[in-house]
Amino acid sequence: MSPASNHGTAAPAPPARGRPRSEAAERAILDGAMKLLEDGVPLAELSIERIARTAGVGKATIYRRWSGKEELFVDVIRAAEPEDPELPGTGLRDDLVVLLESLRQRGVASRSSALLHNVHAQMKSSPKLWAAYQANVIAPRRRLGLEVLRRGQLNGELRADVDLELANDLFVGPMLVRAVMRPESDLPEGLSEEIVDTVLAGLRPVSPP
Amino acid sequence: MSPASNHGTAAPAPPARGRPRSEAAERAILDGAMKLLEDGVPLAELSIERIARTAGVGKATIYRRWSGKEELFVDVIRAAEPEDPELPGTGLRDDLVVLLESLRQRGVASRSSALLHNVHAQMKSSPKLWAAYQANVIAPRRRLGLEVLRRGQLNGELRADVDLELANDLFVGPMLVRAVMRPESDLPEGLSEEIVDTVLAGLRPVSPP
Amino acid sequence: MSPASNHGTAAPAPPARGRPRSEAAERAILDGAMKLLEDGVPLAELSIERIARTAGVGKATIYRRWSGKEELFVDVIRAAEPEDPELPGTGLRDDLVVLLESLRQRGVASRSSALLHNVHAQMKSSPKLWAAYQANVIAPRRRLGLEVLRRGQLNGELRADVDLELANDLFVGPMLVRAVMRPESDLPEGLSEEIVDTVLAGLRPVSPP
Amino acid sequence: MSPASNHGTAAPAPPARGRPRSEAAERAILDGAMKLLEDGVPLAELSIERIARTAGVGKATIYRRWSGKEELFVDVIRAAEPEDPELPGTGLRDDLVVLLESLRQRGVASRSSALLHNVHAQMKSSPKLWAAYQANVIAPRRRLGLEVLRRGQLNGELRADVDLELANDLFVGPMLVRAVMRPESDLPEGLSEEIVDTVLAGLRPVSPP
DNA sequence: CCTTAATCGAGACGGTACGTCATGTCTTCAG
DNA sequence: CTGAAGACATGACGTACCGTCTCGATTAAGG
Repeated sequence: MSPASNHGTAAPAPPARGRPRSEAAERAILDGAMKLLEDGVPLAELSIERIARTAGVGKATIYRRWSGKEELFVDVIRAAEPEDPELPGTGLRDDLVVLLESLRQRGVASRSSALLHNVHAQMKSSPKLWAAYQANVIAPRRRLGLEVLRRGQLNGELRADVDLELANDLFVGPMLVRAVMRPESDLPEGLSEEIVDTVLAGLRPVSPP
Repeated sequence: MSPASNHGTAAPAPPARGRPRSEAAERAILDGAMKLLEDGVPLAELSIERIARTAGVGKATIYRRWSGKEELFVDVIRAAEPEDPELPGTGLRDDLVVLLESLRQRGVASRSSALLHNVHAQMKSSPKLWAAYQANVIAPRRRLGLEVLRRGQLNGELRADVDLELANDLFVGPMLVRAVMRPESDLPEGLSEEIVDTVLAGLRPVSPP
Repeated sequence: MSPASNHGTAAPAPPARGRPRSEAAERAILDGAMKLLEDGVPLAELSIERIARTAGVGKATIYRRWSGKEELFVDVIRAAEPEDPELPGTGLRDDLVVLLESLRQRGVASRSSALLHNVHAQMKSSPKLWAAYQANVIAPRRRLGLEVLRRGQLNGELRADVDLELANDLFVGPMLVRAVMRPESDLPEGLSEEIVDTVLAGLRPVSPP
Repeated sequence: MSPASNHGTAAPAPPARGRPRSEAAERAILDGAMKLLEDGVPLAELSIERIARTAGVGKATIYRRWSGKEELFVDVIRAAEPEDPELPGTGLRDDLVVLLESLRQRGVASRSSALLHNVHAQMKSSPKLWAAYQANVIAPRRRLGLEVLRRGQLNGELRADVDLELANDLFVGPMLVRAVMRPESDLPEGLSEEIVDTVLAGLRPVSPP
């Protein structure tokens, strides 16, 4: 993230001289950007100039907080992201289902919410924006998944010889492909359970003839 | 498609007066755009102006053929797609490995990888582009995969109770997720075999008899 | 003058490719700037942005011709400057009177014309603008004066031992001081003749007692 | 003068509560502005922001004392003016030479020269500034010159039929033109004498008897 | 001694203009 | 009629100042 922004990093708070930054302005900026996206403005047309006008704010007030369009969008996205799911902890299968269900919900939401729709659409056009999204949103979820799998392996609920990174992709990949890369596919209820159970069981027939 | 472009539509060839359009210019434009993408230029910075400069061509020469960045991009994709892989037909596992290996190769090659990334990037914001990619690239591969799985199910190499669409995502998803959504992950040799074998076998520990 | 501008310099005319610059746009810019000055807008508030709006022209169209505010103003000023006076050539005194009369007229005009008033006012705030004005307006007049004095010296109408540069300042200085540096002083008809005759005759009493 | 400033107006001193204004800050501001002018910064680039930075002072501290750049500048001028020259009183020629020498010195000194230039620059656009300079600097010198000339006329050192105002301009004009309007010209030693002697003697050739 | 109040440096605030760049359209000359 | 070249109006970019404001910290004089 840019040095102009300390959103998310717990800075040790320097002596704080001069007039403090207005929280109202900050909210106005994020809300304004959000509103424009919800009104269907494509991300490509979301200029800093326009956000400033909408928020009733000077451009410098934006640049003081974010070093560019991309850095701002990271925070807009973060504000729109759902919380990390809470794991039940009642076993590998249950935890995996909850994780995948969270992904599925986001996929469902991004079809109804113009905001998520728009944001996810253009995100990969910018390496910087994509990298920030990776670090701030994707990576934590990924760590959560790996942690669940590690516990499952220790408990004997998962084969000991399998690579955890690969295993994570095996569960998450099918859902992401449907949710993010194939927007025309539906995401029916029960899909999470189906994926988890099928991957755990494997696709080979049970009784070899 | 725009009326300015007759790529793909078999126009009945109007009388054709005056100087004919230069095929050299057309190739220069497509190659120039491709080169920029390969060089890592983010799609957002790929201006018509820049493509024209790179190709040594007037801007009007581009607008005469395509009505905008999107339409041009559809043709760039068409020109850069690799052939469908040939299946060995020696069994479910081998066919799946060949299919995934084809995906992996594409992710490894910088040319296809850049395309893949950028197509995914623009996908949702450009229905036209997405539809073209869908029809020309995704759909044939998908049909191929489903066909392989259907044969495997008939042969008893695949569980009979599994949904083929789901099964396809189970194999393809992990590879695509690595190739497209996590570009920092490597795609080592042997990954295709590993995915296929693990998905077929499942992740549950072998029950100790 | 800026390389972006060839106003006044007789360029050898390169092959001239691409669309030629619009004379209409050029006139609109100069007229727009002139109009704003005449309407009493101070030079300091005469932004390029505002001129472009007034002239109905893009900013780039201005920057294509002039490299900045100052270069543009040089041409605006030139357009408002009176022509070089025509010398009668009937003798030193007559020529000098005509030269000074031209200065006087300009001084009178700059009190009635808001344009000249404004332009001359702020000109010296900018070294570049002032230098350009020196080179394009002042210097030619100065050369004219020196030429007149040189001829007078050859004809025996002027003392042979006097430095021509100094002599020029002796005639021009008093008028410029009144016209430009002391705006509250009046510039009555007959002043030119009075200055020329007095400087020629000297201030010492005729018959020393 | 602005109500924000009480420089020069003998205010009846209100009860004066709170922290008194810092004289150190005031000096720092005036010195900073002076320093920037001496360093050749064009008046147009002399922003309040920059003066505050140079002086190590908050912007508000400046605006508390002066209502704008103009008002500040009036005080800068007052602080930088040299003393009136002392006249020898040994005759018209000597007094005139001393007066002109004082002007020449001012043009040579970078400090006064920078001021002179910039005052002239802003003169017409700022009636307030001009009036202040007029009253504080020009008028006394002018009165001095006229007084010298009046005495010379009474003594018979100057033609009786010449207008004193005109005579004053005849001596002062050439020097001011060189110092203010043609800064590239040098002001060599001996120039004052040369001007005085030449104007007194006139430029007409001595009539060959 | 302890308020009270105006000052200080610092810097954020909503604005306006800067000079550059890309947009898609147009207008020229050359083939 | 097409080629390239490039001018056109438009509008966003990120920076610099504008003049105002709001902070915590000084610095007197008056209670």
